[in-house]
Amino acid sequence: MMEAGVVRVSSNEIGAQMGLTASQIRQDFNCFGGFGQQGYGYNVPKLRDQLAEILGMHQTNTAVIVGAGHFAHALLHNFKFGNCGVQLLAAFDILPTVVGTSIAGVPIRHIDTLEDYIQKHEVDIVILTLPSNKAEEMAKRAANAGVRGIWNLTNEALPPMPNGVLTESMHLSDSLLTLNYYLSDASESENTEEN
Amino acid sequence: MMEAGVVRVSSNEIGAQMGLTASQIRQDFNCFGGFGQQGYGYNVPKLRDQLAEILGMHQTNTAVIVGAGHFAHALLHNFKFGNCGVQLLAAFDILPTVVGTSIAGVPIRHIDTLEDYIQKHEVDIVILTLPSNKAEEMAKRAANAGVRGIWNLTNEALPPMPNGVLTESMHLSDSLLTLNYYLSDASESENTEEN
DNA sequence: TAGATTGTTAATCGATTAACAATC
DNA sequence: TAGATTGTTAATCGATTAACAATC
Repeated sequence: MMEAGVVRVSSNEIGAQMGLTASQIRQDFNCFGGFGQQGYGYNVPKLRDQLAEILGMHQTNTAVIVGAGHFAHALLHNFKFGNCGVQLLAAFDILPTVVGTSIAGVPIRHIDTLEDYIQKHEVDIVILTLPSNKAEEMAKRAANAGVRGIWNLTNEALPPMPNGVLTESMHLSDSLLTLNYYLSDASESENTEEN
Repeated sequence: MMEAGVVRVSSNEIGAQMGLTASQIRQDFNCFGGFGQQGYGYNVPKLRDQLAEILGMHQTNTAVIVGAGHFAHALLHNFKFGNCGVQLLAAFDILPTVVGTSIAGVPIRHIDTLEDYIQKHEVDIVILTLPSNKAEEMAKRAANAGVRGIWNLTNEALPPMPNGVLTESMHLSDSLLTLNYYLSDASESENTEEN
């Protein structure tokens, strides 16, 4: 909306755009504070700024990526880490042919140096883009080395991590299976809403 | 569990592994039918098979991918479409340098031929891995050409599609921001009761 | 049979929606 | 002031948890 130059919006309009009720918009915002003004609605730039603050888009967490394969390439070339409050420092891999090279300006280091690097640079987040069967092992190594969070992009579920390290997983297969389910006969008796 | 050779499991054990109550496991399964046996629990291979059936892992939906960039490379090289009940037929792009080549055996065609291809091959699903600002346009073109579902992997939200075409979106930025939020101060006061 | 564990109903809890007074 | 729309409380709804009879 900001890009479109919209300055003012009501909970009703936001709800309509998102497929939610106006009540829900107001209730949810008010979990974090009163961002609006009676009789007016919400000021778009101000609202965006406050939400950005809550989501931590302004802070900077440092991150490294483990597994410098195709997925890592895709992220390093296209994903706007800066917009998510994340600064990407380095990538790690085991292949001698890629170690020492760089992707989109990010250097690739050998996986054996992971722990040292995490400690020396106080890395906050480890991003997992490696083969699923190595995900748990690497997550634990990173957690023990002192990261605060793990962004798991493999299709493997991770067990709880030591030291209260947080895990956020994103399973492509879950998402595709969800679509598949709604396209299948199995869901036919359900309603016809889409998200 | 199947890979580990486990044959029998109780709702209690499943719940413990997933961080849910046994009640929830049983309630949820029973939305789709009674898969267990009193006094025994659930037979792992049988349960897996029944869940696979419900999720449509056995059927085959055809799919094409729009945007043959790094993300498409990552998917075509590593993602097990077959395990999700999806058969990937082709990729589409606008760059003359990639049109006519192929990735992991999947041919890349020119985006102008998208509608024709969808109709001729009765494509079920379109996968969007293109720049965000083109996502909506391409989604609509695909929907109008007759696909049944759209798997949106861009960071752009899609409006409701024509013809009741379903949309399943996967936003990497949402996921990373979620992690960021839990790592930030903003979530620190979360569990504290106040006024 | 005795023990275990489901399927299912009832109780509890939390989240969404509706309503409206406050107020810009 | 009059109209609009929030913040917030109360009502409703749905989802989770607890309990237990059925039964393997």
